Amino acid sequence: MSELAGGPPGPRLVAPPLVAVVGPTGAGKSELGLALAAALGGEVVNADAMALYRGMDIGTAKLTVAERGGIAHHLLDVLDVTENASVAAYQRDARVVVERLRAAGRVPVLVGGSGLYVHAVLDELEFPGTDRALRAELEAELAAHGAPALHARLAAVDPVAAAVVLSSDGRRIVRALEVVTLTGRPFRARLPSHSAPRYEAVLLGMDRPVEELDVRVALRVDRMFAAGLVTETRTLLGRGLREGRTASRALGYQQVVTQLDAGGDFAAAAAETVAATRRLVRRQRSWFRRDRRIHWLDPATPDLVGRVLAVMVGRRS
RNA sequence: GGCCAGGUAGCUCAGUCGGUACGAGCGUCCGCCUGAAAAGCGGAAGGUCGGCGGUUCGACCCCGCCCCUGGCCA
Repeated sequence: MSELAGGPPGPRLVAPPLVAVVGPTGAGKSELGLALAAALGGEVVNADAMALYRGMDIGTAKLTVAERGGIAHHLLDVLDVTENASVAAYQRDARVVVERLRAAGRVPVLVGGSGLYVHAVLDELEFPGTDRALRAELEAELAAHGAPALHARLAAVDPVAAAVVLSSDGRRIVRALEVVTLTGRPFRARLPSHSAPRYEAVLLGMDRPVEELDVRVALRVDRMFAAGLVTETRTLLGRGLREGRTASRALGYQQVVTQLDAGGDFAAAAAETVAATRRLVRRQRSWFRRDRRIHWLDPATPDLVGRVLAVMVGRRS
């Protein structure tokens, strides 16, 4: 990595202010992120919603401390299973970490598959506040009268948002009403474009043909169960996994809990985890697909890290 | 070998007193996505209704034969 020193002759590597490694589950993000952090003198910042949880190790395929090879990882294990994750909270925390790293001259390497989380760090997204009581009220109303009824209310107070949010999407309607009532201003129902990254970040996408991803997912889930996912889930149940609105949805854990209640058919739990993960992979791919800033890479490329560094050189800030 | 049930979308199954398949869920593909995002929501593409023959103006639905699947009896 002599280029890192910035020697005069030859292409000069200007380390970008931030690197993000994104893509679907099982494509190989963690490995690339680790290698890049090592090569650039950086540290990894997690951008995966479920990896935020303490104790969710096997099911989230978290790198073990040993596997991290001395590279610092941030925003892993910061939530109890009973706490709810939220983009807004994640954004605050992640920005703090990113700023701190940059101030210390280290390159933050954001690694994760939660598209909205990545977006929230990289771009100018602002999340208006929330209110527990109001939220509960709206949710009760949603349950009682259905999404279309709430949508009609939204149409009255915020026609623009109502035109964008489908009348069947209860979740978004509730949030829109919450924002309007709380702020008195319209709800931004449209995500801002990906055109102006806040940090001039370099976005790298790891992807493979879906058939290949499907095979990897199946293998990975098998390994998770073999590695003790059921035991891990039991431990988390002891810590209140059921009460966690977000954590209880984590793939693998969710299916194990269901089977623990239904009679313990863990082969079925595994099969369902595979199916759910495949769905996730497809959603993740379609989410990242439209971000034109992403440099897509084939994980099978020989000397992947070298190629990536070349991309950065070519970038020439 | 006999009897019974069944063979309709990739899968599991609805459905038609004979008149263009009303299909559904899941899957697949595509899209949306601002405090649950490993969440939530939407759209589209898929079927010569097991095969052959017959009855009929017309059959996926009736008749015959055949093939296949499951169960029961020998």
